[in-house]
Amino acid sequence: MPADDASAARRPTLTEVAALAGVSLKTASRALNREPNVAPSTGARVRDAADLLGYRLNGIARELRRGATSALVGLVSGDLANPFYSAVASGIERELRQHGLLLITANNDEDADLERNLVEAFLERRVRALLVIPSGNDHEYLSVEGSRGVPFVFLDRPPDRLAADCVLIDNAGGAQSAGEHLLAAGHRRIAMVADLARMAPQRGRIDGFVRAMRAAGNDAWEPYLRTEVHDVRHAERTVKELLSLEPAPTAIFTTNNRLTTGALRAMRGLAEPPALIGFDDFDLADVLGTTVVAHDMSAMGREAARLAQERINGHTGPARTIVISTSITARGSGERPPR
Amino acid sequence: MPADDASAARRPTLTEVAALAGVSLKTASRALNREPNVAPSTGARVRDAADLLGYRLNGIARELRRGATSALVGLVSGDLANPFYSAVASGIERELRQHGLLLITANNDEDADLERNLVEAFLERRVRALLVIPSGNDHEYLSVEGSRGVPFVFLDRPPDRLAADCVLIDNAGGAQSAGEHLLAAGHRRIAMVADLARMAPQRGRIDGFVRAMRAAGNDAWEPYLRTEVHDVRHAERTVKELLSLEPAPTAIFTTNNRLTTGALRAMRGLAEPPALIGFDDFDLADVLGTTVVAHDMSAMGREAARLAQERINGHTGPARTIVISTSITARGSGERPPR
DNA sequence: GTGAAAGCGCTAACAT
DNA sequence: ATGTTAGCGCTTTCAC
Repeated sequence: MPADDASAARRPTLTEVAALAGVSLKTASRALNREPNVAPSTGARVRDAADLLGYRLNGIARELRRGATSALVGLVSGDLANPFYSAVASGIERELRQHGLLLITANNDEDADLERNLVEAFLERRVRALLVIPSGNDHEYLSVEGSRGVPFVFLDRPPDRLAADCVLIDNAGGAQSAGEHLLAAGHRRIAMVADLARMAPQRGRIDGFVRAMRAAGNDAWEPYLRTEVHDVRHAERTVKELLSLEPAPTAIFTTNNRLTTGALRAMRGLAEPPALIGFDDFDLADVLGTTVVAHDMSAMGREAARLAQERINGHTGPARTIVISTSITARGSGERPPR
Repeated sequence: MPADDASAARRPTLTEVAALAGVSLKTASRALNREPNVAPSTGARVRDAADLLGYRLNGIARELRRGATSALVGLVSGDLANPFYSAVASGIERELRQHGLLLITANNDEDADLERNLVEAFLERRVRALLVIPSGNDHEYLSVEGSRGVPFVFLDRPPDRLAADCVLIDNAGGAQSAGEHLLAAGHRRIAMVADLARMAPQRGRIDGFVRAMRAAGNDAWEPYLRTEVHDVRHAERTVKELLSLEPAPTAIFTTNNRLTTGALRAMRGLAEPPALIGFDDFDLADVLGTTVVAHDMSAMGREAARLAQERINGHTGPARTIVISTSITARGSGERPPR
């Protein structure tokens, strides 16, 4: 660190800049903000003084004066190490940055209480909008906020007991397509490995899949339904167990990226692997030849940011829901016939 | 949105809470902050009033009064959609949250000017510390800040013309191991596909690899060196081109996760693929059987956050450098013999 | 145990 | 074109 002791203590304020430039506080403010009605020579003198002192605007003071609302947008989500969340976050950040807004992120660790604390912390910081990929189930505590002008947008899961904008994936539709895709390839004994059924997206995916089976008059899937599978290891074990059944399922549908990873691990090295379709696309799925229910995660973030943006700009009106469509990306694993 | 028009406009302030509770401003402040010297009954009355009004502390005002420094730590990095950056960000956030700090993230789009703008924006917001995974090469503009008490930590790439804490990967060591690993399997014609050579981590990886080759007296790699390969598509093309040479290389070393992805795409479906080692571990590398130079990205974030934390707590002293070690994770692709 | 006054650094409103 | 005054919402003296 350079030893610049003299200035180490405190940052210079606008008052000091003004004093050095020999002008009033307000003139200094005008000059640095490039407002009109400042003589060019005065402006230059002020800016020189600012540079000399190493002055930097105090955004906190500005924001307080301008109405105590920041240029920050909060995102509370699951762990960014999960590519689903990070892809969404990336889409959000990119959109916000276009509008001069910054993104604060916090991980709820899939804990409803922590989620609530983080939301409170963001609100204290006077975020302009709050984006939530919820973990908790009750969001009524947010209802006062919505009415106080902090817009919320929910992603991936609709808010509970609260009307608010949200961006969802067509979970039921995507899962139904997956089911139909496997049926069309001739499968009947189709296993579904799902995460916690209490989570809305999982519910939708389960329902969609079941709908496809019912419509085809197929009930051979029923012994192979597994829910409450929440991590990769558990998914791997579950798929191994499914494949050791007699008769074994000839196809597997996994309802999110973690579970698909587990299934791929379980199936590694199998001479005659079952067919597989996973919900959520992922890196290298093309190399692995894994058929997936794909959807645009980055667009999801972008749309959510856009909704927030519009509310920030004063848009009123009823809560809106945007549904991100899905499509089957066939890469081989979902097209394997029953053996 | 619930139609709660009356309160939609403005948030209640502490003054209003105090008025409703029939106490002075200061007493209200004490009560809500749970400071000593407040009669229990008074405290309860104030808190009731706060609940009734839907009061929420204005963190901006508090921060201004307390010294204009926020509870925010900034991270400027590449796109969070890249698992390397998101893993690091996740490690940082987790560590900061333990200490009541929040993470603001912004993507520099690998553009030095944008990076500088984002850094400025963060500093205006009075972040407590600034973490940078640099894209630009000149960081001298930050030197005034360092001396003004905003700690910086650089990740992955050392700062240029500036002494600051940083957390680096043992790039040269990891790449050298990769080279030795391939040599030990009997390879001589080893291709290296590298990213922009001007970036320090790439330089280190290139140097480490070359050192391994020199030490073994092997120069058969030289025709197969490719640098300035910056994205997946380019990597895929480059590897295809390498494999069509006569004689073709029998092994490939890719110097980051993007390039490894490209190589895997290029090698997809090959009956006799060359050996492959990639720098950076990745999801599903186990399923694909890809040997990698692994390192703990989450630990990298954690260490960086820790360094920042210590500086925030007043630690002074010379700039420190932490080096994250690497290790070869053998999964098959790097152990294939030359054909 | 409680309150009055001052002020953090800036910008808005109103002079001049 | 420039300056003066007030005040954002809170915490910090210092007094009672």
